[in-house]
Amino acid sequence: MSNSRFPISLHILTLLNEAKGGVVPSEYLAGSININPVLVRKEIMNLRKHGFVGSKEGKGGGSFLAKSAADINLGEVYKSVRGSNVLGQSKNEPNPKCPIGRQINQHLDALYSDAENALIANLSKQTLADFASKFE
Amino acid sequence: MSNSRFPISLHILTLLNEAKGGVVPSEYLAGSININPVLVRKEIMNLRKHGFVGSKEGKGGGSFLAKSAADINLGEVYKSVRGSNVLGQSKNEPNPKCPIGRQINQHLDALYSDAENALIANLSKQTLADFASKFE
DNA sequence: TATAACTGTAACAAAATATATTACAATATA
DNA sequence: TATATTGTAATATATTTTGTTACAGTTATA
Repeated sequence: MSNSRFPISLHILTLLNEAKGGVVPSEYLAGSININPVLVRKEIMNLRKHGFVGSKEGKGGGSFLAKSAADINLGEVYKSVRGSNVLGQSKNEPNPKCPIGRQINQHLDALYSDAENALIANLSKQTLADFASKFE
Repeated sequence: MSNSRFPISLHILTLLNEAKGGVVPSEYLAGSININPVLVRKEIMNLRKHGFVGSKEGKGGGSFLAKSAADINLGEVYKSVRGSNVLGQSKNEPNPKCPIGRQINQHLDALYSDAENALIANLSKQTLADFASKFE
């Protein structure tokens, strides 16, 4: 996964939650996160695809939370942005002539998915509302 | 963290375990993993620093497991190679003038360390001996 | 209906990171 | 002494991430 998609998405969601359903332009979001607005819009596309946010084109447009913050759990957000596994890719090709190399990727994959499930379970204990409530 | 340090380290440890205390040169390890021997040696330096392996210079040299496979748990291995957090860095600088931006990194850090602990706890349920026993 | 403020999206550029390569001194073995 | 190996630095290459520019399409509103 791109190394900062999760924090960016969570930052966006927190800002949208703060806006209480109001429509927020990507320029503003980008200003708070301090990244390029195009990246924000790309991230929003993904959040929209997963039903977390909606957006409105044209003047006065922007994006907004599409469901209640209490109904968005952080595990789901994580899953929506996760590309590869947390522990590293298995895309390298170990030597098939080596008895260990030949089998390791399958064992690594099993290990990864189990560990990642534990991570997701932990994140899922918290909703966006919980997270946002920590801000003063 | 470099995206593949964990799988590389685990691959090395598995091979050394297979060698049953014998000394294995980095060239051989690199051949099984299918990466450059210099990378293997760097990874071994780290494993050695953490007491998992030992190495021997000179002709007939190489590396070997420094403790019993049953005494190496995968959570420790993960911790030894982990650079940044699993969920992404907090190294970007959100806008300090934004009330959300100003506080988000501290909340993200708390979230990360909690989630990462869950991941480590999961990995720690398994030792190198357990992992290696899955190979036929 | 013209203008302005947006999104959506592509194409490209730049920066950062990861990986590979080369080289060689130091060390140990036979 | 010749050989195999580690340790390590320096550098190159590849890959990934992030940023930038550009612009067509959409909507609000003066």
